[in-house]
Amino acid sequence: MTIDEQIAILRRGTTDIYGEDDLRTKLASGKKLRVKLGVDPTAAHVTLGWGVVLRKLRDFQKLGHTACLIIGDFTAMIGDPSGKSKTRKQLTREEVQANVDAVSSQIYKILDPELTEIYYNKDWLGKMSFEDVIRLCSRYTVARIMERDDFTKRWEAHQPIAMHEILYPLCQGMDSVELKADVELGGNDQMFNNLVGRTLMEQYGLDPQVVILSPLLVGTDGKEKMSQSLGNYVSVVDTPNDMFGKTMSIPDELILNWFELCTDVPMDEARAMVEPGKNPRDAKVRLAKEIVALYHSVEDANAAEQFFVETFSQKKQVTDAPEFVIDREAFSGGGFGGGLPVAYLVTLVGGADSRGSAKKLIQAGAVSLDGERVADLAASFGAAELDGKILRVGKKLFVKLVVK
RNA sequence: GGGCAGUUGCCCGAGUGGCCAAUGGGAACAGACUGUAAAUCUGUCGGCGAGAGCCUACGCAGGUUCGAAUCCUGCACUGCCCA
Repeated sequence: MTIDEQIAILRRGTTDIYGEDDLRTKLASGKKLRVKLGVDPTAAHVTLGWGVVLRKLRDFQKLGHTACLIIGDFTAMIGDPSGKSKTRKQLTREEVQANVDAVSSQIYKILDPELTEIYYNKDWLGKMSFEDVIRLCSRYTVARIMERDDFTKRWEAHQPIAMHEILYPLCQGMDSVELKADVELGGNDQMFNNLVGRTLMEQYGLDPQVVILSPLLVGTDGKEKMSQSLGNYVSVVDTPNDMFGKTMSIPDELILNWFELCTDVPMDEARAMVEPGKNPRDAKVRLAKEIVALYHSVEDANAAEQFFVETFSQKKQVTDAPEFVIDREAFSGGGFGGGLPVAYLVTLVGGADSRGSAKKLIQAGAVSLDGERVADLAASFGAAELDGKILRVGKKLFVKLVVK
């Protein structure tokens, strides 16, 4: 494969490459490159948004290079100030570990384990002495740190900026120095952090890393960057039906962008699907199938499509759903007098956080049992009335009740 | 170290002794319409309770009062100005 062809692959779904000439040289050298991606274990799911850079990393692996994944267990305790107008809360060691555990298996849905090395940046950052830190700080100036847009804005808005936040980019830069990274990947919001790495590497007499940035994937709400805290995400471990449904709910304007960032469908083909006159829904169906196929299988994708069409387009009664087991004893105990009130049922299956909010859903007509809307707040059901029935809450949540 | 200003529900932001679970906007959730798109319309939007109602809330801790988000005292945090 020629260098140009390789570059073309690596270019898809990126906004900027800093040091493209260096990249050519590195690729031409035939050396196995060390490609760094730093991740903050601040969440428990790998989302499609995160998948964008992971897939880029995978592209490098396909070309024979090594993925160096840095789990920011140290930096997570600081909290990346990127794109934040507020100081982030600092995670405890336990929270970080729980997230790392959850996320590590999901990563290999995308990456090739054989070509992946995992590092924890506490291994080196955690060992630095205060003197080391001071020395590190002396290599960068306040003015350069303050060039950063997030900080400038906060400064001008008289918002607090804590000292430790200023150190964040330096920490990430040290990761690059430590790893001797050839390339660092990141989302667009990581531009500043990653470029600091470039500068710092030069200061330490290393070949500066090439920085490749990807656009941030917009979430299912069509507004904000996909993130778990905003709830506008698709997780790579979502069920096929959820994954399909969530993808179908994105605004039309996002379709092409999602094709580019989340699938391998050639862009010419994708563009043809959204030409004027074509129904954007069809493009979206294809998109949803591609995504499900990527993280589950082609069969799952077809099944999800079928489920979707029958349930939402043809509004057929759902006959199968994940089972939810209710203990028979729940009917005798708990003081419900043999029947379970609807509101209780809704909270039980996770349709609402509290019985109060469950009641609101019931009043709004969002709850149904085997297709029959349950609007009576006082309604309650015995075991026989529930066993084998499909409980639906809102558009998305279906559960098959099983009494045991 | 000194002076000034501020801290209200997911966010912004009203409220300056009772009519305040707290106006308004945004977000969010649900319903109708649709292509689980957009736009639009409607409802909900602290917790518990079938309901009457009860409980917890306006930075934190005390106090005044029949009664406080609103007044007083102390503390914490943030910003601005001065040193």
